[in-house]
Amino acid sequence: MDPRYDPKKIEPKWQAYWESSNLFKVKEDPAKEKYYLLEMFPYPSGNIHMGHVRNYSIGDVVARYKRMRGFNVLHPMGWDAFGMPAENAAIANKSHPAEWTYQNIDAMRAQLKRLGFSYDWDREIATCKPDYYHWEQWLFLKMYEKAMAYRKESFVNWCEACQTVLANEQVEAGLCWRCGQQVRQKKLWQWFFRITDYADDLLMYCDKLPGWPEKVITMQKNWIGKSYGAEIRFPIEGQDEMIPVFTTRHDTVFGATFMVLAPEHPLVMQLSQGTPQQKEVQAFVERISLQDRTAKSVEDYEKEGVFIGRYCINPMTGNRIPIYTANFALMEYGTGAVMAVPAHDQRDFDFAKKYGLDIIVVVSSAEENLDSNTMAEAYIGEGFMVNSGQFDGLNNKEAMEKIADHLEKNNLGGKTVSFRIRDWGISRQRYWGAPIPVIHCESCGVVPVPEEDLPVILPEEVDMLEGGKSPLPELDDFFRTTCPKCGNSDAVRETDTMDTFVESSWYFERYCSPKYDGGMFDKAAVDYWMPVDQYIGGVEHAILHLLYSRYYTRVLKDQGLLKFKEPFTRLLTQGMVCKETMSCPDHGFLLPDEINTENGNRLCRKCNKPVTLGRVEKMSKSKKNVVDPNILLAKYGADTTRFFCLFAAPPERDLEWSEQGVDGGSRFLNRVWRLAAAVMNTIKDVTAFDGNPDSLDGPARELYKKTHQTIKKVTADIEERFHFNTAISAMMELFNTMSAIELQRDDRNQAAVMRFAVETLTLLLSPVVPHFAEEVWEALGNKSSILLAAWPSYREDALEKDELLIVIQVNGKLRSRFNIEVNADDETIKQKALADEKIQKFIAGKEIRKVIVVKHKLVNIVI
RNA sequence: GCGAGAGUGGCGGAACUGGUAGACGCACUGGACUUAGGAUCCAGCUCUGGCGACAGAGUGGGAGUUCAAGUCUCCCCUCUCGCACCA
Repeated sequence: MDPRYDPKKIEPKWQAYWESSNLFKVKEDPAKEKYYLLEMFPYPSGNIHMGHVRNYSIGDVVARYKRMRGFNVLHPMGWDAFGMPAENAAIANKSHPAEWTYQNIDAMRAQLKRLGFSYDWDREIATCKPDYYHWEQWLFLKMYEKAMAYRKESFVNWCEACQTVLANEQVEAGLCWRCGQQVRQKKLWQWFFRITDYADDLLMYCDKLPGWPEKVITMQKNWIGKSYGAEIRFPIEGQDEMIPVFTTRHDTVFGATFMVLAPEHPLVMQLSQGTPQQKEVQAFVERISLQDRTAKSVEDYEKEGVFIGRYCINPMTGNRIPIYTANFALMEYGTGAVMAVPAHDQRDFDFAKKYGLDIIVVVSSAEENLDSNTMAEAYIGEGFMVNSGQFDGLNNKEAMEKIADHLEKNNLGGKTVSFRIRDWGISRQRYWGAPIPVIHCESCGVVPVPEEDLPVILPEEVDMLEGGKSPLPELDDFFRTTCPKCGNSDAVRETDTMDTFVESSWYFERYCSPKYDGGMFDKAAVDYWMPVDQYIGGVEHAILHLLYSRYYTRVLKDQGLLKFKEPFTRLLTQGMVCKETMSCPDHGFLLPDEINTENGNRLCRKCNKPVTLGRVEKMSKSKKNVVDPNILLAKYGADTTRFFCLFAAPPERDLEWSEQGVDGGSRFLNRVWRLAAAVMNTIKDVTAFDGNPDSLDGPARELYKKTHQTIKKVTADIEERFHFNTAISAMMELFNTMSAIELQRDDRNQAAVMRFAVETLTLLLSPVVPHFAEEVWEALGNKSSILLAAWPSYREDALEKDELLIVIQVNGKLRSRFNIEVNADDETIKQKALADEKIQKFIAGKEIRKVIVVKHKLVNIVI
């Protein structure tokens, strides 16, 4: 064994071996228990970043560990290859998105291989290939048949810079999530998936996902946003029409003194027509449509509205109440109309005060006397009913039930539920995506592409247009076609492409049979592998990707293709990789090599001004606090890089990057290596000790027990909670015990125990630092890969301690401690504690009121 | 505002169902080996007082339950994340 640890030499060696030996290739094997471990596949942006390294290092440990535990482990990797950045890059470099994408895939695949991850590369997929999206288009047709996919004209978030529609989820604080430009509203014909059909089911199953983090479940529940309330219909004065509203406070309906419609509500223009208010309303609606909806915080977003010139009737009181349109009413929620009860809703209260509208108290508080003239804010608490006709005096909770009944009986409305979630808009006015397989015909309308004509291939011979506008409508070969129904040659193809979240909603099923050409996937393979046992990825996908995948899985199940509803049994959301930022007052954020260090002071290389150390934040290019994995790989190698990612923090928590921490990891591996090299000659031809510890004594006995204790600890840390940081700590402790032993050449037991310890430590380390472990394993004389070795098991009889350490407290304070043999009884321990010299000092002359003995742990003397 | 989570040495982080607070690592300090060391090895390392044995304080702050609280209960403060006019 080489006395020096040289990752540059051993890492390529084992990577080549793994590749040629096909050890990571798996197939369905009913005799073995399967384990499907999946990490979120990356977007091929050009380079692997530290977030990927962390994500995939965590996954690789689990995959390798489960493999050693005898599972048939599916551990695939692929590329989420459609999407806008490819187009933007192609426009910038005057190339093609496909070219850019495939180059990036090649580069990133090489990086992943360089990190030594145990993927079955035969299953690699790229979602931009026709053999992948072919089946997505096929499912689209099935969804269209069932009206699960449909088209409607709707307001969409439009990003002028990207020339595309964004899903609500892709708008962050009013800005485009990709480019940061302001988003505005535009009306377009769009394709949608009817996810709202499954809103209840998706919500209900949130409570049937015990392997998911509570946080993600909560976020999904909030996103679905089910609320219980009532619909109430308000007749419009002088017309037959009614305005339905959704409310969760139908107990307050008697206090509804005005009506508010969303500015986009069709009745706004319709009703104001011909009234003196018409012009003002029109101007208001136009102004609001340009207003940036979400950029500002709620507090400084002023509530404003206008009277639309018409009234409706409060169905309970018969009162005539004015109809307003206001910027705080949302067309997308409920019915787009709100019954305003200023006495019991803060928003309505503010609005009423501003426009001088009536305030009527209908729920009276038990504690304070509410007066509509003097109240300073809305009363939203519980109470008893007043000013509410036959419901007066009732508790408002009861009134809620009774009023709902009343509404139902009189055909004025009734109980209902409302969801926040809206249908999934999948249309993108972009080129680099999977074409939506329909044709528009003058006479037949929307005609689905016949199944046998699939896939509708995205033409790759195109010139990208400046600004990101899709070239598809200008591409006659693609665009112009004949109608499959009537043969009309004036038909045109749909040029919208699908949201890339559609591709990522089923890629995990495709991995089960990635080359299958008879459908989306081979049913037998999916039945064997799915669902995913453990999914690992970033929290940023807590809602969108995960919710869409859950939905899509339900669609596939209803299509008869799957037997289950939930694709991911367990989910781990790993924390972000963070690092402190550094900046110069003149030159902004700085990279480490833009800084000079002079006797401890950091100075900007450009202007020599002192550098400010900023807070620890998520690594990002714009803040220049990134670490390039390639540099780490070159300097330390893959094993050290992986090691640090796992050791620095538990996976669910943010990881703070520390160059010194990486050094520490590297040092530890070097120490283990040197120890192994130093003892190798002595232990090489020895058989590892594996008997009862009673035949051992001294340091050998201690080491033997420590080794078994470590196996137990490491196994539990990985198995139960993926806490690799504490698992590694335990391995370090074992190492410290090992290195404290001075090996005697002639002590055969000692050599056998050392052999056992070295073997065990190597096995325990192998999922974390696989190249390192393979090399040591080979040096130990093993002929086959450590991948084929079994995970070590511990013996109960080797876990027991030889002596117990008993601590003595006086009044709960630690005062002394002593060792005693394991089978000492409580009374003996108690007597020994009382007799303790130090304890005597504390208890002398005092009355002992109580002595508590905690078995094998402590004695507390109460005086 | 609502919801979730977290506050432990100089730092990252340990501590099972209440039972030795600070495992393990980093940084730092001293020493050894050395032409040299940013390599390696040994020792120390929560704070305060003391040469010392030792004593006192200590897990964001304040109360409480208990023989015993980082851990349980209540109140408060701070931070992070998510949602944010959802009727």
